[in-house]
Amino acid sequence: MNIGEAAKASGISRKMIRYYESIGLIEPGRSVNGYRVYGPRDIHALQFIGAARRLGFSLPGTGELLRLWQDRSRSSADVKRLADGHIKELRSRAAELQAMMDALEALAAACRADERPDCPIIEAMAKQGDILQAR
Amino acid sequence: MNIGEAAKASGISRKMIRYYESIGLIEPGRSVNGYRVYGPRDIHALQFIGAARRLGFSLPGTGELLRLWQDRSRSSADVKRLADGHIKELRSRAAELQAMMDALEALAAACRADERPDCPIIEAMAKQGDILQAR
DNA sequence: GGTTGACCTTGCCCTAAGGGGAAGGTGCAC
DNA sequence: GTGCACCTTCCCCTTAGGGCAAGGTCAACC
Repeated sequence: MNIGEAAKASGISRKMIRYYESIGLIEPGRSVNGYRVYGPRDIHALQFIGAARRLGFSLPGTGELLRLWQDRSRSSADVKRLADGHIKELRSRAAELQAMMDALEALAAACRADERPDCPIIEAMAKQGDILQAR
Repeated sequence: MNIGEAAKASGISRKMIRYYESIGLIEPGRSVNGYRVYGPRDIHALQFIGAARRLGFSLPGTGELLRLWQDRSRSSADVKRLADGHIKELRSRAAELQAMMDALEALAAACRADERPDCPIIEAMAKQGDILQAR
């Protein structure tokens, strides 16, 4: 299987397949002409990487998961530690977004949205009031 | 006011102040020796930029807000349109995070987290089951 | 045998929002 | 006159990719 077929089979672009190789996530073989060659295990690994990425894991995190997946002597506790750390990270990012939304929605709700220039949104940003202050 | 003082006064790093200038957000004067010179209006603009960034606006979005802020003939409707668009964007990002968290938390909850290798988290990623499927 | 088209290779530049640091100029106090 | 703090521009690094260009390879068709 060449890289084009591997891309179709795994749903990962050729570019990213080469990139994942360059950072050490996968190690396809090479045929005599220099083309990369992918076997079923490589395709499965690429699909695994795709799943980890869709769950928001970073590439280093994905690499750790991949290593654990391929490690028959892994403990599920290690996997859960990784997952819990990532959940924590996701929660922190969600909280940040929520704080932004709360602030902005409050301001937007107070805006009359007419042809006049007066607007609490832009005034709050100019005045550096309460919620918008640097931490 | 030189860039160092402007950085302290605005809470924006020297590096970012120069960057904001390079993308056209601000336009400080220059003294005879070539040093950038910042007046109170520049400082205020930098603080405004900081507030917009803390609300999660992109730099292009921040630029539009800045332009509206400085435009006395703006309409609050324009400001609200910008804010509403950004709120929508934030909501979409939050929903993505939430989907990841829901999937991962369900898997993590089913993981025994002991010394054995069996783990629903890693198995789900390997099997490409339900939630983890490519869209 | 020659050509065409699809595939492959490496290498480079671009993205957003910065951080870090080098090399060299300037200003001021001692 | 020297040392230090500040300023200037320029370059490289980050994440997770996208895009393009020059050149090699392979199979089919004429």
